[in-house]
Amino acid sequence: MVQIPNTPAPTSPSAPRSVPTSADVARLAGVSRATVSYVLNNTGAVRISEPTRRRVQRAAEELGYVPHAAARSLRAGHTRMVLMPAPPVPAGPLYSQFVHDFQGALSRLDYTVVQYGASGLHGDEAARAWAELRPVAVLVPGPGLGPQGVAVLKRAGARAVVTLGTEPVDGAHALLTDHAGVGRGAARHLYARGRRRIGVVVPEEPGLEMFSAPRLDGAREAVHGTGATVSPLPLAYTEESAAGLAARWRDLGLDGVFAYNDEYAMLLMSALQDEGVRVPEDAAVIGADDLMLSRLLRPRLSTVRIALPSARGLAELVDRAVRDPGATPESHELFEATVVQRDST
Amino acid sequence: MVQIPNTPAPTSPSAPRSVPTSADVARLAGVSRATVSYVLNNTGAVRISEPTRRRVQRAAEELGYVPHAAARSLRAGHTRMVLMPAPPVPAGPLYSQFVHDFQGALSRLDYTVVQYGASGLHGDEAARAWAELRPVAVLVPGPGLGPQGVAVLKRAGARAVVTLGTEPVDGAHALLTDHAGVGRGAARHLYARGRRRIGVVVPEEPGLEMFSAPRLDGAREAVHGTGATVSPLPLAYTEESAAGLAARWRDLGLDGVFAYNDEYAMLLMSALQDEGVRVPEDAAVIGADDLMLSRLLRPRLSTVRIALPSARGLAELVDRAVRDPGATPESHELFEATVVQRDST
DNA sequence: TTGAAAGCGATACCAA
DNA sequence: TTGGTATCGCTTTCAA
Repeated sequence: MVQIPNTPAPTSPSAPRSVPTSADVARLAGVSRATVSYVLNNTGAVRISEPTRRRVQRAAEELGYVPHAAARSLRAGHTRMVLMPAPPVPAGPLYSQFVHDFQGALSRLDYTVVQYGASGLHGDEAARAWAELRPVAVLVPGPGLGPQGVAVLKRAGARAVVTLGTEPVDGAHALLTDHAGVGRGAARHLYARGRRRIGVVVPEEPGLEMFSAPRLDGAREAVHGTGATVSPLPLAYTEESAAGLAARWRDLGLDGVFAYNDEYAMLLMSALQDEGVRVPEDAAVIGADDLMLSRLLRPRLSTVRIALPSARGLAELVDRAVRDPGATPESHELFEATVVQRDST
Repeated sequence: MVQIPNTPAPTSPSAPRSVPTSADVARLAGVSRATVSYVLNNTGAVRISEPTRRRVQRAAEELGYVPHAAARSLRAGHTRMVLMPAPPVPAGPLYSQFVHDFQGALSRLDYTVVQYGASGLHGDEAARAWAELRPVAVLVPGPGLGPQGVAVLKRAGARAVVTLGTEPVDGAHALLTDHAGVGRGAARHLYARGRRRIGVVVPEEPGLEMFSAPRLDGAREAVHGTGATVSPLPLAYTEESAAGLAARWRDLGLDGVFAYNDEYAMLLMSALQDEGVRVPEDAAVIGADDLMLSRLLRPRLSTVRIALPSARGLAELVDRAVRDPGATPESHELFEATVVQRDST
């Protein structure tokens, strides 16, 4: 039977022609697909004559040939993709910065970072969805990945699984975000400043519990056994909610507050001032994250600075884990939380 | 010659066994790969007996089988991936929110959004890198994609290319971010409030020119021919830089300033107040983005609110473009910029 | 220096 | 109802 080449019928110029493959390039250049591959990948072990090389390159150029990543990685049996599932809440400034730097650092190590946005999947189902992409490494923010999920990813060829959260997960490397330490530092500081009835703002926005709960716990822990009290203060990120809280302030009888982070602190401090509550005399306020705004507020906002290690170091950690997948999972403290005292406490 | 099945040598339990394939599942279940595919994809046209079905599912479960996305999409000839190149600067709050919502909306339409972080690539080289993934749609923030790049993506099978920027690109749908309109609105407002010598903050941070330049141009345009002046004010996002600018303030002889956005406005306003410059009497200040902080500052900060259309609508736009790739590219205003007057102007 | 061909993993057509 | 097999695009070994 005569093979009829799979040439698509000529189409109108506007209609998308079928995507050119290396076979098309080979045909146009009058060489084999192998030669095309050699030329375009600059294969060292094989020498291609200069004229042939040029013919291939011209043909590829002319067709607008772009290799097919899926085909390539299927053949290669591995990828250089580092997968980061997108977090369930819009990224804050600290996280945005972290992802940006981390991406840059991994790019320099020749990895491709991909943030994968699949809402609506949970637990192991999510892990399976990530595993389908066969990433060489996975960096998972927050909880939601259990030992099961880690196993799924590893079976699917992930050579490094790194979690970003308050506690390690079996089988995975861990970057530990010590939110409890943030709360502890804040409460300790308030205590040291003579405050004994401490409020802790707990955002009502869904998805933030993963941060706010350990911060609250840390604060509780810090004053445990001292006689000082810690009361959770639910607060939505709206002026109304803050005004409501400020209106109840004197009844609450609190003399210090850890406001979850600098943004909630700004919100609360503003409402307190409108209510005539003096900061820090009547209420000491401390935030967290050490954003620029904490330095700009009046009174200047005390805060808990969260110092992240260099993105480069973290990228190298991932790289090491990829190169030596057998190694025992490491745990690293990602945060260094230090209190920065300004005028609000 | 007898084919020896490619069974890997038994390895120690800790060493990662090779990734199970559908062939492995078939072998364990004692059926063909075709049957495995039918069962796991719930193929409607083919009926599989209940016992077989269960055997296959048990086998898949036992092996921890996860299909290989690359192989699948290679075979299928298309993907449901919407690619968003990560922006060159860390995302701000507005953009983070936008991406988050957009991702959710597209997920509900059964697309997978992927933010692709490849720093260091430029122009058409970047477009080629994106094209390798054969996304069904690409949403490119900022400039840097020319008609060439659009063509590359389309030839690689992208059925929709959408740019997010100040002006449309040939061949692509455009979501127009009218930063000039933001600057225009701000300057017009200052003019209407009687200000005639207007400063416009231009951040010194690299990567922000794509926003700051059109905002400045818009401001210039707004007062063109009125006799009022517009002066660019370079400012880094540091207290020192702001203090320096504030120290020179009286010499500059300005009576109003559009501070690029709310965050720079806060920085500048704080420095001006430290310097004894009264806002708004001596200098009217207006920001942009209408962040929460603009309502919390004292004096309350006037700002230019940037209203984005619903993420759902945008997702549907992408979906439509995918379904009808032949359609003429549409241009949509992404912004609706409105001045919100508060106490700082 | 170049080409032929096997094979990566999954799917869908055609037969049985 | 199930199995054999061609195919997607690419890389690489082996032969020529």
